[in-house]
Amino acid sequence: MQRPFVHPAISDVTLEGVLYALSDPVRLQILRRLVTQKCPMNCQAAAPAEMPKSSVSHHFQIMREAGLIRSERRGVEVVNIPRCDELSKRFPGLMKAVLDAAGKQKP
Amino acid sequence: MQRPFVHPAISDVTLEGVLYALSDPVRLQILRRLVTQKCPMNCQAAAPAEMPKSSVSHHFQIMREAGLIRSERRGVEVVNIPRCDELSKRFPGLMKAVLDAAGKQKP
DNA sequence: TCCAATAGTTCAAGAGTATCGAACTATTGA
DNA sequence: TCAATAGTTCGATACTCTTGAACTATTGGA
Repeated sequence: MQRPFVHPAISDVTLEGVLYALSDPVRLQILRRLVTQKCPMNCQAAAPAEMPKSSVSHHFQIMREAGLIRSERRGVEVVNIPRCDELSKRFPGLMKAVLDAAGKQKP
Repeated sequence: MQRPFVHPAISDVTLEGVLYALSDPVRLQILRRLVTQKCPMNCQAAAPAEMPKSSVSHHFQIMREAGLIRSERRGVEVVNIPRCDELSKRFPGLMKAVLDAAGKQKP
């Protein structure tokens, strides 16, 4: 068995951690894909096509630890679900403002 | 004469840059102080008391280059003004959400 | 059942960035 | 003119990011 994923409780999620995780263009793009696609996506599908697997894995780890997403193993792949609902309760308006701004910058 | 400060046009300010600048606890705290104190503050006054001058200078440079603040020399000191109004037009709701969240985390 | 393919993780090295003491610059006031 | 003040710049150390290579876990097919 592989090491299970660690997800922080929403009460342990910090604003700084969330902002840091969102401050990378790749991670912001990944989150936007996860949010717009309603079905859960695996890591590869959500990441830029040409990016090395080790880099993709690293970015998902940061997003998980920041509390942005929840990851679950489904057979051979890992599916990822954004935690926007929880985050919206903890930091009202934040995710909407960031996603709107990202959408305006790169529609 | 010292090298003049460089401030990006608001249209050149990027979401990623803003989020990165805000993702450091020290810079977030500095911004909160600048926003809550209505009179412009110098760098030292806005930064944590025990922080080395070189670190303070570095953090202010990042905030300036990200477009978070505007700095002006006033005699021997530098006063700093947040660019919240401009930022609110460029990224609606973002600064309010971040400042509200920061205020809730550390009142 | 065994094996190859698939999806991610972990490790390690080089590149890039942060921190902070020390030296420096610019302005003010005595 | 000189000392004090407010920041900046430089350089060394420490930390973090990126990525190729090796590894693990699961699945589907021979």
